Amino acid sequence: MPTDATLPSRARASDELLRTALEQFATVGFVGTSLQQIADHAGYSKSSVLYHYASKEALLEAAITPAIERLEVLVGEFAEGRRSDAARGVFIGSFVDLLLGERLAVHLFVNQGHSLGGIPIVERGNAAVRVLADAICSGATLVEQMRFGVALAGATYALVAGATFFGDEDPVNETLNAHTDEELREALVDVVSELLLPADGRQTR
Amino acid sequence: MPTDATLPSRARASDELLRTALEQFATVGFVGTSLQQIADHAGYSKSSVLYHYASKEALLEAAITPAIERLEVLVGEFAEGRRSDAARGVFIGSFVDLLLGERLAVHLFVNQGHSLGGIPIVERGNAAVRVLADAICSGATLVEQMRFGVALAGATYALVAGATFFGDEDPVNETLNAHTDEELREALVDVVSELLLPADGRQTR
DNA sequence: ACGATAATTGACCGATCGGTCAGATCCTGC
DNA sequence: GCAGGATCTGACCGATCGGTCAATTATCGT
Repeated sequence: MPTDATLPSRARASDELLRTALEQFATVGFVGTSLQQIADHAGYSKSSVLYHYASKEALLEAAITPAIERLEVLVGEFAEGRRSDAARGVFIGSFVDLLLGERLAVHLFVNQGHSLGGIPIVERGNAAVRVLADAICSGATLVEQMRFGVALAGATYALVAGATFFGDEDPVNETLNAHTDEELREALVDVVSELLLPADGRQTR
Repeated sequence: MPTDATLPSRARASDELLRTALEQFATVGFVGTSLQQIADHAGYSKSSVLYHYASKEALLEAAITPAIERLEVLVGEFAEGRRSDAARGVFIGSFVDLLLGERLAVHLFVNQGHSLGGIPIVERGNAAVRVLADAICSGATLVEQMRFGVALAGATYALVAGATFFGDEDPVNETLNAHTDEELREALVDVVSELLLPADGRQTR
């Protein structure tokens, strides 16, 4: 076994492959990505990919597990903690952080999570979403549910779609990409809070 | 040629196939759906599918063209019309109507539009989205852009995800599916207007 | 009743899919 | 320098993909 952790800078093969795979999965889809494509983009052979990861599914699992686990703890905290305004505020911030920190994985999971049933890690993610939706919906009016759904789904998809429609050299998203993550985070938190927190002079429920 | 329009109730084969295809495309993805699956679900042979539609791509085109064209006229009106509050209100209503009226096609286009480059009708849809984004972004602050993005993407994905995560027999979405389209429309319009229209006492920009 | 056309189908094609396997090559501790 | 595991690769496999084609059956105007 190669002595890990000795050369922190040298890129490990399995990491390159994982990065490439996540990139491809997010852009052209899991079923739309072949092991050959991943291998080509990363500069290896298809056999090498299957040496580092037992299967295409294992590659997907490794790619999105960190993001799913972050989502799980976030949802767990929100579900058990009481729905005080302060707690909501903390949740919103953490949620946006998750979106920004795991963009590709979130993109992949959000857009394809439903069609990837049977894959354990995806099921875990879907279960977490259901728990979140349940916590939101219980004892809320339809408009309240919509407010939550639009806010969270909107924040999620606004980022995802931003990265989706406006490719690297697109002229439109110069404005969007010109902003740092900090600016994006602040704007997102602002808008979501606007919907979900009892803003000055307006009742949230 | 069979005398069309004579028997308005009798389901035509090509229509059944189109319905089945759209359903499959939306649930398991375009690349994830095989012609064989479509044929099986519709009760025909793969050859019959290719008799009615020249190719898998032609099937996709026929499935989402109506929705894309509705989007195009909607975006066109919004882009040229001035951004008065009344015009915004009309746009929001029409937008939500489009979402509700073309759920499956919207689902398909939203979730897979980016990975289906090269297909003309999809490109047209993407172009329309870009025009809309451009109209929204021009001369707006980051927070304003976010408000628009979150509102439209949120409304879109809240519906799509609702249909996505909460399958037919899911216990969670009983609350959601228990509502009629009219109720859903009203709630959606309310929430989106809340974000995009200068509500009483709050300035939109 | 009959010919024409629409509709449907199974057999078949080349390409590509995910995955297996037996070597080649590299690296490292001794 | 050499043994042995880690790494990498090409050849190959069965399955399935989208699509073609010739042949069969259903439908209908006359």
